Amino acid sequence: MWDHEFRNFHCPTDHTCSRVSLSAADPCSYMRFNFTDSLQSPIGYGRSLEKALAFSHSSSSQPPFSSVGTTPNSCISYSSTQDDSDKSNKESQLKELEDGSESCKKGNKLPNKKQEKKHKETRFAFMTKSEVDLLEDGYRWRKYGQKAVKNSPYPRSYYRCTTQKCRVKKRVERSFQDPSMVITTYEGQHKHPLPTTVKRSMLFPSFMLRPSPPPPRRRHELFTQMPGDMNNYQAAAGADSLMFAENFSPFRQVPDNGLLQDMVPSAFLKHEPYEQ
DNA sequence: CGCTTTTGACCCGCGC
DNA sequence: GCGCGGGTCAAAAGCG
Repeated sequence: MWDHEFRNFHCPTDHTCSRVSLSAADPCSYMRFNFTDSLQSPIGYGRSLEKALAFSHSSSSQPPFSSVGTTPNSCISYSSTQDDSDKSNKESQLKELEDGSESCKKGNKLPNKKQEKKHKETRFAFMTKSEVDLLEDGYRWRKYGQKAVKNSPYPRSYYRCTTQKCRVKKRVERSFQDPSMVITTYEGQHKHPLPTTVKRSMLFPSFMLRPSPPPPRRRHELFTQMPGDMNNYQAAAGADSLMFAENFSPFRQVPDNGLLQDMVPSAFLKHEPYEQ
């Protein structure tokens, strides 16, 4: 039901080493994070699994990096269920990831158009406790579709960034397990500045920064967490859950740098999507 | 009038 | 091949 796109790795014995998030959608791409810096600030992007793993191994720690995809230490994570079939799915997916970097090098034989279509953009998903579905993130979105979600009474809405030539998309749906939670999935990265008409006061988490916040017109509680099975999440979370809720916001706060960084997962502020 | 939203149709990938 | 589900298109309607 929930197709999370990243598998996260970290070294369990060395919390200072970097962590990589590998995209399942695009096996050639990954994001790299400082472990201590959470997922708020990717420190690099890449297009090769070997390179990603090389980065993640840069602290040369043992034992080898382990998947932390189902821990709450990430807003970006793997799927909600952890049954055996799912596990084997993940194993085969990991295999695909490994194969993927190879196939990316080789390139496939699809015609360009199909190739384009097949290539998925980097995705970033998170949950937010909110009364409204569409969170103000500073960008302008146009709705282009809505679909009923299987096994959920809540529809999924599809939005596209209205900026010309920007192909960033956004999916918004309400969790049927917890209807107060809104699941937002961004796909792609903005390569343009925020629309200048956007007022800081309109933007979603800005009230969080004020010393004495007036009640926002639209109330969003900044409570992001791993999408997926909440019980699983909480079980895995243990004492870390609070830290996750507080620190693992996908929104980055850079007070002296204006609007955008307040609002948008930093992954989307990267103007050059991948390092070569 | 221009932009956005709605919504049914269509396309595509995947599993059986 | 067929059915299903997810994602997108595009015409019509709505709105300021």
